[in-house]
Amino acid sequence: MKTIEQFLESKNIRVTAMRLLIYKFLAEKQVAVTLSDIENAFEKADRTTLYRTIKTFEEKAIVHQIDDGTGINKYALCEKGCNCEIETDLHLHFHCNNCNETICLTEHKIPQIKVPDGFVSENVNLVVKGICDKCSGQ
Amino acid sequence: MKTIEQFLESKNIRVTAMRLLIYKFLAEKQVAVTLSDIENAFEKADRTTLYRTIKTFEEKAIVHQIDDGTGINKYALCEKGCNCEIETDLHLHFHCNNCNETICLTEHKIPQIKVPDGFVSENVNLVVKGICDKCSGQ
DNA sequence: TCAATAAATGCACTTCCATTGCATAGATAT
DNA sequence: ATATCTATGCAATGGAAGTGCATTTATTGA
Repeated sequence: MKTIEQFLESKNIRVTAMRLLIYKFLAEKQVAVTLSDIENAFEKADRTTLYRTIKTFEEKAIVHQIDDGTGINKYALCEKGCNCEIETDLHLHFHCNNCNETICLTEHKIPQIKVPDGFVSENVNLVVKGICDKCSGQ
Repeated sequence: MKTIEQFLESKNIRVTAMRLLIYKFLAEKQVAVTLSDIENAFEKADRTTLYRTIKTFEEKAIVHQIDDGTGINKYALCEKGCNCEIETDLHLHFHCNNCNETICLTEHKIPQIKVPDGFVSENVNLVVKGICDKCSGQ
């Protein structure tokens, strides 16, 4: 069992207090978070630091960015089964129109999409919108 | 063969010079356009007018908004085979990473997506990214 | 036809999020 | 210990979406 420190180092990310905190915050969350979410969780820290930390995590492929159609970027840790460094990793995301939360459905792979002749598919973004399990049970 | 005027009236959209121009602009384009694209095409007109015209077209279901992951809303005329008033109309969009253009693949319907128990799917947004036919032929 | 009414347009402004430049603090290596 | 590189914080910018209000333009009805 790797420590977080070891994990970050293995990804060539320098370990700092801030980065550990942000990593733990993302790990606790079961949903994709916005930069503002992180900002609210760490009011002492500067927005820029949080922004750049996320970008670093993204570059090193331990976080992926999600565009769920709300117009605001969200981020989530890449879990096992999520290979974001591979461009063709294609799990889908679910956005709840009720609670506004977005979750990764890592185990749900996107089916093969056919495109017309001459078009080359490199990547697919698929967001399903509706009501999540928590909200539909209400 | 309906005139544009007749078409707009049939959709309960009042005909104005501006609206005709914007409609024609959209009709000429084979790709989804941003508000800025329209703005550049009609430098005399105010941004707000263009914005509200597009919103009107959207409400009346002759234009649909596309979120292609660039972070900028794009718009395209609803063609035959596009039934945007029906929430479950699910054609997909293709975004070219080279020329940055986004096109509707109206004839390509989105396959049925399975979501976990407890989740209710209301809508699906699917964007394929890659290289378009024009760019791949270069 | 003219007045009353409603809709469309234009201008100014606000808000929100993403992003960058630069100075400083902190860590690493020689 | 000092030079060097990275991370952090502050300030500012830019782009896009959206809103309030005044004015112009079109529509309706007397």
